[in-house]
Amino acid sequence: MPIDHDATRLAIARLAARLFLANGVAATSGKDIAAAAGVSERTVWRHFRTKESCVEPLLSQSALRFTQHMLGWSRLISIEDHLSEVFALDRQSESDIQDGILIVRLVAILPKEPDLQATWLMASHLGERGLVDIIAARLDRSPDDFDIRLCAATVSAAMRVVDEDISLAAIERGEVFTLADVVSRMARAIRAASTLPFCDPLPLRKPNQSAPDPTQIRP
Amino acid sequence: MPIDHDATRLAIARLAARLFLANGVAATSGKDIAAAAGVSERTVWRHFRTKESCVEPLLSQSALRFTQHMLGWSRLISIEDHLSEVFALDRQSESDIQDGILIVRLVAILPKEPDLQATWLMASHLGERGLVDIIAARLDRSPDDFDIRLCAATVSAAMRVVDEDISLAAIERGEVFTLADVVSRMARAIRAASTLPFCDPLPLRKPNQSAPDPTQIRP
DNA sequence: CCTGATTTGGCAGTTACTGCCAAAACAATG
DNA sequence: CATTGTTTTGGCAGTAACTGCCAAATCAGG
Repeated sequence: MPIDHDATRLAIARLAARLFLANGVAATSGKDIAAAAGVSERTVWRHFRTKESCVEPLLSQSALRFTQHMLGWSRLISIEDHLSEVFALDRQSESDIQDGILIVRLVAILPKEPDLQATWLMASHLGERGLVDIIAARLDRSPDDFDIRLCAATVSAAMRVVDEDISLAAIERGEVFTLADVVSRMARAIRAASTLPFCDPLPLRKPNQSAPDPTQIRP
Repeated sequence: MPIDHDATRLAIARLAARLFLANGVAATSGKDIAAAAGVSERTVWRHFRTKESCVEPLLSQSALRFTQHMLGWSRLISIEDHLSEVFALDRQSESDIQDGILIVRLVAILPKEPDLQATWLMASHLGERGLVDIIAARLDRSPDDFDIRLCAATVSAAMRVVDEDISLAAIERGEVFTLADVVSRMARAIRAASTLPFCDPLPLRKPNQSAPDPTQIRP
């Protein structure tokens, strides 16, 4: 049976990421990762199918934390305000910040490490699945609804591109981004990518109360 | 040196797909694929990094054919008209149709074969890279432009979701789609997902001739 | 401390994949 | 056709990735 004790997985992922960054993916063996994490090789393979996927919990973490935060997204607040509030520096733990740096550095080497690309896309895809539920809840529609899944996919893709763009600019060209920069680019991309109007404040409605539905996809 | 004699790769991909569909991914070995394709196991590993990626040329084929066709997309024609014309049944070769069926069946088993998911996402990502150039060319902008890459990513994600949706409906629930259905859903999704107005006829412009630019992302 | 359930390690075994070299296939040239 | 050079392939040995199995360890609750 697949085990996913999240804490262990994340701990291994952090170590694996450091090894990948230091020595490259090819030069890092499963044995190395196991040794660095202080567990047996056997347990590494119990938690991960391939050595590249060892960093997956780390890569999906930003997306998952994002969806976590979005669950508490009040319907009265726009996405810009919510993002600013949630990503405020004083709300980030030290480990969150360290993880963020690791993620950015990993994303920046994707072009040179095509083996990690698949893991990165899988992580993004995981975030997409989480987004489906959030958007569905915010618009009072079913997560099975095609339009909802479409919107989640486009928004998720947009966030991926922003991540890639910012990471490359920061690592390769040494550009510096303030938190406000990042939030603003995120919000802008999400707005541009969203095929349904879920970014702006929505009226609070009781379940049975019907109102003109603004959530039809534009024809 | 990596070899990518496309014809061989595609031939292997077709055989691998049939084996995956018939026996499942886990029960199909590299040796099986090699035997079915009539080549040595060694050459299989020369063309593909993993056994799952053996089907990648097949999966990316629809996207790549799409981009091929889009290169000839006249600026005077809307996307609906172009898609209808390009996907007309009488323009598809027999092998195109067979490949299409294989692809649909593969996509339909993605939920049961998570190992193929990464390959599917990589194929979609390849299509995204192709779309960047097409959209850039159509809007007279650089492929490096962030807005262009964003648009390509959202459109590509939309096409992926449509593919997944149609494939599952067709295989699991036996729904039947006419070509017009598929084209209409594609065009609709692309329009909804596009963050830049590249779907409608654009004025033909000489390179140096400037005109009010409709391609700024909405703020 | 005992007991049952879950997690881990060790190790043998299988499968996926690589390096290396020689054979085969093909292309251009005399 | 013989030639040379180039590219693609196969065979095989070797390594690294990964699985199955069982026993040891860890842990939770009584």
